[in-house]
Amino acid sequence: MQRMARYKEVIGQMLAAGTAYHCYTSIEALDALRAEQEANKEKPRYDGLWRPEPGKTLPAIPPGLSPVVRFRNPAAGVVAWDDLVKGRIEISNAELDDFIIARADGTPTYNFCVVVDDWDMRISHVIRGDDHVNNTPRQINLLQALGAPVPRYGHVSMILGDDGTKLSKRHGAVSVMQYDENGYLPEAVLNYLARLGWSHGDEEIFSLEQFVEWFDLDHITASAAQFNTEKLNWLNAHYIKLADDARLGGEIVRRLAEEGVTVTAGPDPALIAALYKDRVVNLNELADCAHPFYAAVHPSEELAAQHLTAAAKAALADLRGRLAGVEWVAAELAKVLKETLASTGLKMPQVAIPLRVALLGQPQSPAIDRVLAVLGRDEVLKRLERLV
RNA sequence: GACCCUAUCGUCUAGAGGCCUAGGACAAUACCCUUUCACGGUAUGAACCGGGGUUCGAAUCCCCGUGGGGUCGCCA
Repeated sequence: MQRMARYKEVIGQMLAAGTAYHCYTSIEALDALRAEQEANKEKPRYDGLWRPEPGKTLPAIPPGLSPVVRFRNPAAGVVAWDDLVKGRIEISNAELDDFIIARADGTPTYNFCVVVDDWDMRISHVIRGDDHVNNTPRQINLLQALGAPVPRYGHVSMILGDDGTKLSKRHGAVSVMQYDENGYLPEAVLNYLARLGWSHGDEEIFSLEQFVEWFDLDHITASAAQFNTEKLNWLNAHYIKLADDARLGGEIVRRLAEEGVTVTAGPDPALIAALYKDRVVNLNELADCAHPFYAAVHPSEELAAQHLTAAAKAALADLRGRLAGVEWVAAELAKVLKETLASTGLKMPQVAIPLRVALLGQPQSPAIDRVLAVLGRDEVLKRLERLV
């Protein structure tokens, strides 16, 4: 705490001015008091034993006990402010007790420090979470006792978890880094969070620049909002479609590396990004899609039994024969595929699906000619030979 | 328990007394597209928490109730 000297200075001034006083009630005595008040269903609060009043005789100072310093909160009246998001809020001083501004060891407490800091830094606007509204009247009273200007306050509501309950470590991300790990693009997270609890007419999708331009305190919702992963997913899918292939390729590399998969021997990751970007919801899914392009594929027994039938294998063998000399571009590969259909008398899905299983270990994929083009001649022939 | 905040489709929200037969988006459902699965397109269903006021007129203002959230530390 580099500002300790300043805090002590202010505390000294308040003691001298009579806006603060020493209190010798021990922690144990305070605990007992609280317990008693709770038992009586009263609001737990300091009883004002050491608060100086005109004509009041204070108890004898107990020996060997260091006092805390308490703020002498106004006894009557109300403290009110026009909250930038919630409107006028009034709280009766009778609800506020004399809170501690310096502990027995002399260190100042939070509510005191922030007030002195705000004052020294000439803070004009305090925008913070809802959970601070109850601190605001104390801080305003302190500021006024100090003769300091009172900033404008705006209290933004809390975000609830997907299930409507309070956000916790168990559900909902606590750290923004969690979103990266879960495959979310930063622009999607920003857009989603911006739109949660704030609006600009019917706009759903906007850039950082637009957000900066449009944002205002007037359109912040006063009530708590529930987090909705599905909508975040939708935005994420949207931004993935927009993202540059090379950037997405980089994400594939990074995420595959965490699984111990290297891409150096396989196709350019940007090509795979182009192939899959408009069908995935997050970057981890994208990496999963890319996986079979860089690692050996082993179709499950169930898939093999279902799709790699004798007829299918014959068709794949036919195709393999035609693949050897063809120009390796999607359009030409599609022609070759049609030749196989003609010669075997099968329909497209009857060949394409076994081909997907053989090549990627999955019965679904983007257009098969594009997959072939990206996978590459050598790898395609190698994988077909192993199975057929 | 006390005090404070809050309340429109399942969810995020538009709405600042008449423009509201309540708009948009996600999700849902149906159909279309399709070489599979997705993507995409089109369409449909879906809400003003309840009760009292105020007013010619209320989703919008006031009161009460109820629900939800927050705070009650020599924590921050």
